[in-house]
Amino acid sequence: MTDKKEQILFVALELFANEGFKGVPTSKIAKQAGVSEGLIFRHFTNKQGLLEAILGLAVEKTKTIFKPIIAEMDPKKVLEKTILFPFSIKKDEYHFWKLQFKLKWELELSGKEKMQPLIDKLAWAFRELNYKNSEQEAVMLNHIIESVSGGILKEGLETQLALKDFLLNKYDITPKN
Amino acid sequence: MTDKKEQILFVALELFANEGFKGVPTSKIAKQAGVSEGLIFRHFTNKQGLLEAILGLAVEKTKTIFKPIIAEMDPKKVLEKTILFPFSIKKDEYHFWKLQFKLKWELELSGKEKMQPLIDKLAWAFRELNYKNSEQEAVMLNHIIESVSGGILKEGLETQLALKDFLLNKYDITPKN
DNA sequence: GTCTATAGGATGATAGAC
DNA sequence: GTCTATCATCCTATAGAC
Repeated sequence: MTDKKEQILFVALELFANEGFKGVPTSKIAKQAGVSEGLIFRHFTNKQGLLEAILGLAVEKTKTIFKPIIAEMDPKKVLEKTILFPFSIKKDEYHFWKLQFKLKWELELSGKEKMQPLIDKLAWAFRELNYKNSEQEAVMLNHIIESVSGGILKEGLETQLALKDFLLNKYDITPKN
Repeated sequence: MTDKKEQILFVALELFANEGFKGVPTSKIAKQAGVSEGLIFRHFTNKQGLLEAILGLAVEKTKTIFKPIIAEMDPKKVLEKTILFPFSIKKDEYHFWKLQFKLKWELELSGKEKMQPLIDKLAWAFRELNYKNSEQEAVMLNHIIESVSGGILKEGLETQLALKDFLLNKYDITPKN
C-alpha cells in the first residue's frame, strides 16, 4: 500500500498531536504504523529526526494553507478570509494544527516566523483600508485568530462559533458577496 | 530551612513549567530540591499526585491574581487592569503562568473555568459601557490577553510591548488617572 | 520524616539476518 | 528496505533502615 516511510510520518504526526512528543514511545508509533520499531531509526536516525522530518513538512503545509490569503488582493477579502480561517479548519487538518500548538509549548518552538507572512499581509490590508495603526491592528487580529484556533482545537468548534459573526461585523465585513 | 514538602512543590513547579510534566523525571526534582527521590512518593503517592498538588495551589493563586480586577467597580478600570495585566506579570509569577500554558496543551487541561470569572466581569464592564455585544466583546478581549500573555512568556515582554498603548487606546482608556 | 537501595518495567537505540 | 532480537539506560515506585 502506502510507502512505509510515509506511513510512519503519518502515524507519528497524529500521535504527537494528541499525546505530545515526549508522550509517545517509538514502539507505539511502530505498532500503530504496522512497522518494526527498528525501521523508524533506519529512516530517521533517532526520534528527534522523526520530529524534524514532520516539522519540515509543516513549514510547507503552512505556506499552502495561507497561500489563498496571501494571494488575495482585495484588502476586505484578506480580513474576511483570515477571520473565517479558524472556523473552516478541516477535520483532516486538526492533527496538523494541534501539533503546532502542542509543540509550541512542549518544545518552545517559535511558530512565530510561520505566521509572519500572514501578519505582513494583514498589515498591508489594514493600511489599504486606512486604519490608523495598521501594524498593531495586524498583530492584534493575529492574536485573536490564534487564540480562537486554539479554543476550537481544544474545546471544539461550537464553543467559538458565536465569535464568527461578531468578528466579521467588527471588521465591517458584509456577510459574503 | 524551608519545609521539604514545600521545597519539592516549589522545584517541581519550576521544572514542570520549563520542561513539561513528562519531560521531568522525579530524580531530577529530588536532586534539585536537595531531597531523596523516595520522599516525593511518601508525600505525594506518585508523580501525578505531585502534579495535582501543584494544580490545587494554582486554582487558589489564579483567584488571588484576578481578585483586584473582579473587585473593581469602575468598568473602565476593569478594562484597563485587564489590558495591563499581561504586561505586568512579575518575574516570580512567570513559572506559574508558563505552567498553565504548558499543561493546557500537554495534558489538554481546560483552564477555561479558571478564566470564566474574568470573562464574566469583562462582560459586565462592557455592558456598563454600552457596548453592543458585551458577551462577545468579553470573549474577544480575553482571547487577546491570553494570546498576548503567551507571547510574552514565550518570546519576552519586549516583543509585545507595542500592543500595550495600542490596546489602551483602542478601548478608549486615558493613560492612567 | 527522611534516606539508601533496589525492583520492575518501559524506552531509545543498535546489530545482524533476510 | 525491513524484521527480529537484544542492550543499556532511564524512570516510577516500593521496602526497609534510621
